[in-house]
Amino acid sequence: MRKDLTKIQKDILDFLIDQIKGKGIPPTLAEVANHFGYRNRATVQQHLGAIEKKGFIRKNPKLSRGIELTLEDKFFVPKPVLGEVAAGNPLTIYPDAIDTIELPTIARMPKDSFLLRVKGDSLKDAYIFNGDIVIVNPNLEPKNGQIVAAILDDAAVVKRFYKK
Amino acid sequence: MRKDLTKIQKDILDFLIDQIKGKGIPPTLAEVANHFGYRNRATVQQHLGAIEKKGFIRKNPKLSRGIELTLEDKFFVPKPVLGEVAAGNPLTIYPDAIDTIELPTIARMPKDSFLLRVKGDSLKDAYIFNGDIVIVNPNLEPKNGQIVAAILDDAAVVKRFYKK
DNA sequence: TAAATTACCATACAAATGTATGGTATTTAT
DNA sequence: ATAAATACCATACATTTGTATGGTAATTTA
Repeated sequence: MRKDLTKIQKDILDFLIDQIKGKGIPPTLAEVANHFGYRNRATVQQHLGAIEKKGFIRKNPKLSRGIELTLEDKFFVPKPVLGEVAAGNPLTIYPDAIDTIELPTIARMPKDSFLLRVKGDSLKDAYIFNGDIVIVNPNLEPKNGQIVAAILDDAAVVKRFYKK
Repeated sequence: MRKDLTKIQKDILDFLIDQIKGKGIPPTLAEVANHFGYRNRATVQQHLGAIEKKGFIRKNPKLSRGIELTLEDKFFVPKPVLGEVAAGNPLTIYPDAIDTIELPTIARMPKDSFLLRVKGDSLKDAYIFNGDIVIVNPNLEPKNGQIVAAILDDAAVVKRFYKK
């Protein structure tokens, strides 16, 4: 039973995520305070305390910028479903999103990954069924036997990957 | 005419890269000093100064952990060439590297990227010629008109990417 | 051989940083 | 209606952090 964040706490967490994912390095209390117009670091200090208490971040004590994200199943982001993908023969990828769903975690949705809806059930032995949403993560080089999506021009297929 | 790093400077730079790329956040002077057993931050301070002078890093002054990497054409890493890729019809990807070349920059060679040697010259209008080495960066979602490598099972092709 | 670079040491200091403590006012639960 | 949580403020303080300065010894370069 997860405690929810208040609006302000959410805004601050968003800023933290923005800095950590975007700029690469977590902000200091002063930087957060400055961004939100607080005249005081202690205000941020307390917000971070609340956010940590609710389990969204972890603070590495005695470490400057020691804020870590704990986004396991706690954070939901809307992500566009880019198209449909066949588990056998190629299918079209649409120019615009055909759908949008709320997906848990930024952690498991790296920056460049995207979503496709599966058509057909030639991968049902791998528990991927017709209509399922697959997260395509181009950041990972496929290993033998892994299931990958190959995007070629405007078509896409999902298959097991085998190097010979 | 690039100045080379000394052994120790190289070790320190490696540590910086390791922390920044791996842990996500640049170390403080104290952390570097501690890692190398220096009893003093000033030692690190001077090494960083030298490394910066030689252009491998940039220091964001008045900012804790304000070390940025400047690995443009300054850093060379050996990378395996994984196979050959046709600019037209699919070609085989070999199980082991067919070659190894020294490639500049970690910056332009993200973690999961790999190399392929181009066969054929159907992309010569894009200045990609027979025998060229292409860096395949799966971290980037292709944009319309960009040249991409599509890896499907054990075959690969290089083409311009068009979403319809 | 003289000068520069390298590789460490030490001390000193201002600013940044995290944290503790206490206060006030408002909103939200019980 | 009372307690708890929220959302800010302020002051204070010990560390951390970056940086400046100066020193020594060994190595490299000119």
